[in-house]
Amino acid sequence: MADTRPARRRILDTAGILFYAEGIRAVGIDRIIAESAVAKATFYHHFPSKDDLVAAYVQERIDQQQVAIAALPEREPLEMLHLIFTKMGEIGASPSFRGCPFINAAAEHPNPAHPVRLVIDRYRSWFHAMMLHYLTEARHPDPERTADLLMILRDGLAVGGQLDNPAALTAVVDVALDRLLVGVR
Amino acid sequence: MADTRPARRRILDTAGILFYAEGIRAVGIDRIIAESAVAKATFYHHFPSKDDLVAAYVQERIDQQQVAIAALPEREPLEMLHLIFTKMGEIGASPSFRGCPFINAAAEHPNPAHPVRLVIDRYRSWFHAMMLHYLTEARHPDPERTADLLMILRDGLAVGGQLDNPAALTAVVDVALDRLLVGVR
DNA sequence: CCGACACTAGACAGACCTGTCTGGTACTGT
DNA sequence: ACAGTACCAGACAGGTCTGTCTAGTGTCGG
Repeated sequence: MADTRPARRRILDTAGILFYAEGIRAVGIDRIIAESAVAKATFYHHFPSKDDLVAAYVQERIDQQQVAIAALPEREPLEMLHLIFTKMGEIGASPSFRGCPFINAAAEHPNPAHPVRLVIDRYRSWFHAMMLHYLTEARHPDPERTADLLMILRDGLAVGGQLDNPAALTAVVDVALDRLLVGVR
Repeated sequence: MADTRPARRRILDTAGILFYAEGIRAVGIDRIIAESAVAKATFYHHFPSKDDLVAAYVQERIDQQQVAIAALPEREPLEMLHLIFTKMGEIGASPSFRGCPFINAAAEHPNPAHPVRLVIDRYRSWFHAMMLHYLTEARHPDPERTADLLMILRDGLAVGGQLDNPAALTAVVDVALDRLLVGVR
């Protein structure tokens, strides 16, 4: 019955669930320690401060998303964009969805120079570059500005999935993408 | 030199600044009391709990936005949409912009049944209805879905203004709107 | 067999949190 | 003149927060 995952893994798993579901400031270290069945000294051995854990939590979500995207089947560039955004719509419509973890984390960390914000910045640069890559490969006539628009679509889908009727979102993902890619296809 | 604004007004003004700039959980009652130069009993007389203050804060932001939109000059429906979104782009690019207060507040209140979330829901319904209204007036061929898209644009602009280079946003607002309104104009 | 290392259990400090309560002042309308 | 109301000052309670510290256990490579 003993949990055999190493302590650091248990901490990150617990933090991943609690931070996402309840918010970062709302979840105290004591609770993470209790629910991951770890000694306090062990926790502070792996993460010298709560901020370090938060940064690791955000980074892990980034890794997961990058792995998921790398696992998509290889298709034509425009098809890839459709795959990515359709997937996003599905995730946004799933019942466990509580918004984009990066947008939510940023809302709790207003200082743009905070380590957590820097991690988020890197993620956003990566995502934007990916959009630009597919658009350029597809010989889109206006790849830079269109990449900006797809970034807006990404954020809008994430927020809408959290605050509006998520089912309605999946219905408009394709339309949104087609209209923003106007002229191509 | 005495501050002549009534206590409730001072509290709301202080809370408006601090909650928006630093986050809701990050700002304690004691600090709001100190900075608005109010006695603790007075505070709890006007706002029985912090949640009540938070709800009033969000509601006040809504009121301000609705007043600002009502103050726009009257134009053709499509022109109105351009006015609204251009204004949003400008606000998002201003240096004091720290993201959409509603999206940020929602990130700190994950429970959709929380009073603050209900206030936000009302705001979003109002905004969506306004989009639908202008689209219908403009005889857009697909007003419902397009209103959903404009909601996505709204959220995407707000998040982008907070997390990306805000100047870049103003440059794409018009393009975004034109592409999402495809077919009209 | 031993030293290094990851880990456990939990007390403790000091700050900060929300909310209550007491007691007193000043202005306002009647 | 008097009641009501709005306000001020600040102590207090009880909880939670992050982070430190002591002291001991189990395991594993060499």
